[in-house]
Amino acid sequence: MDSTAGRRPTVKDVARIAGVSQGTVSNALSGMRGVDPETRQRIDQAIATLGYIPNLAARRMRTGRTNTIAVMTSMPAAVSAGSSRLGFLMEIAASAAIHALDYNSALVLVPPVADPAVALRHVAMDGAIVIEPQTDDAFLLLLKRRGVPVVVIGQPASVDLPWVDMHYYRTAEMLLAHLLTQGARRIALIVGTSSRVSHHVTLERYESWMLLEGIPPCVIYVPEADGEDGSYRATLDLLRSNPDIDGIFASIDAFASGVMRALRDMGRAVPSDVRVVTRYNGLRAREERPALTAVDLHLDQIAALATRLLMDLIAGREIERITAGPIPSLVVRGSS
Amino acid sequence: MDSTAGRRPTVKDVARIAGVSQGTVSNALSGMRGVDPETRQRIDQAIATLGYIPNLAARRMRTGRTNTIAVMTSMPAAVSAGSSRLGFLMEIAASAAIHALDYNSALVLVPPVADPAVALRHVAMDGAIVIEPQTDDAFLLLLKRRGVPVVVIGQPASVDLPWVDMHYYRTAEMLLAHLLTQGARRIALIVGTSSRVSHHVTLERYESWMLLEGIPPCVIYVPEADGEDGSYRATLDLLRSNPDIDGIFASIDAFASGVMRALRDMGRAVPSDVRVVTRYNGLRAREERPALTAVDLHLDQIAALATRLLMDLIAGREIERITAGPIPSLVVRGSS
DNA sequence: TGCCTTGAGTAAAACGTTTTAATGCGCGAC
DNA sequence: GTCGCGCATTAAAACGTTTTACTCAAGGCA
Repeated sequence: MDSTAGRRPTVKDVARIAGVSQGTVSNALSGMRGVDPETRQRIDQAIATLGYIPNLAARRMRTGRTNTIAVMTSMPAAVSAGSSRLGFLMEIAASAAIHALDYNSALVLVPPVADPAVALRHVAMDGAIVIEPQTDDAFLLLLKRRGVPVVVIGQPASVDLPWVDMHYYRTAEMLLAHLLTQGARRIALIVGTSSRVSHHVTLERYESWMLLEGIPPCVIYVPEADGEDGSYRATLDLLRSNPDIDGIFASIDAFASGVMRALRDMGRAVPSDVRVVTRYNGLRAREERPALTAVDLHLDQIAALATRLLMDLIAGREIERITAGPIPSLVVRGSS
Repeated sequence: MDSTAGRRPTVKDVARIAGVSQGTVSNALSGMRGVDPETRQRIDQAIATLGYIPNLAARRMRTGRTNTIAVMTSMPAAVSAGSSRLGFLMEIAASAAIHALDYNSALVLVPPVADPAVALRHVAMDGAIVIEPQTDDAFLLLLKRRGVPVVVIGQPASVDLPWVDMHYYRTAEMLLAHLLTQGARRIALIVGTSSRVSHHVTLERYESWMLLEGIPPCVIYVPEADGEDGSYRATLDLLRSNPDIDGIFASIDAFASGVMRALRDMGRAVPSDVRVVTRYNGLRAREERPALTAVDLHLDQIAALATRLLMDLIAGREIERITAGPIPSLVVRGSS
């Protein structure tokens, strides 16, 4: 009668077969302490014959480490998931998952849902990457309460956390410069209502530049949660009240989709009547006809950077509070 | 002197403050057994004052449940991740992550890397969704060894596992019918070399139909790992040896990108000289110029279905071995 | 009244690992 | 010869939950 019948083999079984103690097996497994080569071989042998697989839950409970990081954003699904549910979040997640492997970690994908507490209830993690948090971001508050190390992609508004700079200012500048170069004179900015640094910086750069150019600024605020439709309606209103608009800067790609639809419905040609640019070079920017001029933020590199920083933070190494991400590059397309 | 100083509060602390035993706190938390309303309130009170957060690792160790599912595919990154790293895998992952929440579960994203054993080393899961496995799929073998419940998206080749039917046959039929309707007569099929049911079925339908139409079949095999470049070279060869080709069915979107590049380089116009279609309606299909006719596989619905099935399986409920996914729909674009 | 059931509660065991403190042993230095 | 040291090893503790087996009191029923 095999005493391991039915059960999955444990360290205890391995120890018994190899004729050593549990502790020695553990040492052989982790390599933390010296084990005699001959002993180690016996242990490896036992592991192979038993088909032993470590119980990760027990290991995690004992060590307190989960070898897991999480990626999340409080951007509402209407804009962060968007058409085909792909976008910003997923692009970063894909890259982070690959790079997390280099640090023996798995990545859990926290979907953008209404209640962050629900989303995090069953997520155990050593650290988290939070994308473009808003002021008093629910995810950041929860993570802080739990004491989870965090690296932010984009600039956090209120809290003091390490972050990867996505060059909001420069991005806005590139897009505005491009619109002006292409001949746009009456440029409108469509921006989300939530309090995010990306919005503030974009808005600030827009307003200061318009002032400089002597162009009356025209800013439209749309709640992120209203997504494409909200932007559609706002653009219709905009064009009725300001028919001379000849350039539109949509700060979120879902908004850009609404803008394009509104322009089509109003019979405005793009780019001849109105030039349109947006920030995130995602599915929507590419699929739109004409395709949208946008900015390649190099999210894969940003995610790789954020992952590395987070791992350093978790390991207790000192990291800079601000890390510059790759310089974004303009992708000029038919819409401008 | 507070005895909870430094430590994070545990069930023991909560029990002490509330004046009950650990077991009662656990019962109140899980709702598994009756707890007097008045007692429950005292416990809730204690939890609030202490800021108690359950230790998930301990819970998992005790219950054996991780409240986590994983999504993975053995498709090489060259084709599964593709341009911008988005695509098939991520589209399914995004949807599965959201639906997993309905079952109090988190989703871990297992990236497509060379060594599946490495990718899974630190992943604890109650079940897994495996996308389009190949014959003797490394992920499936590992999962089987671990005894992890699995639901397959697409048809598994060798093993007997529950799966969600993506209608390979019908998909191939739709694309072929479309090419023929559009006037293509010499149709070539570009397919991966790995042994996957999707390839076999597509190939089978292609050959039988070509036989029926009296068209000599022309199949090109490209290793998935060679991705777009491999397809590019294969297409150049194809067009040199078979200059009368007027239709190309690329079974993988990365291959379609290579096809389009080759056609451009050879000076063939799309769609007038050659019509091109592909299967997965991802970023590549949409970004290509002209955009590619493709098939909307409704991956979000498929992922939702697979998630539900997996949860049923984990819960020990009986599930069908085969579940029909949504019927794919043709998305006609400029390339045909 | 006596017996059985039910419901709330408790003390202790159990989950499988890593870590700690202790042990024994061989070996070089004194 | 003995002391001290380093090294491999061990037995037992510890991690924080859930579950088990048990107690006790209250209440229904014959």
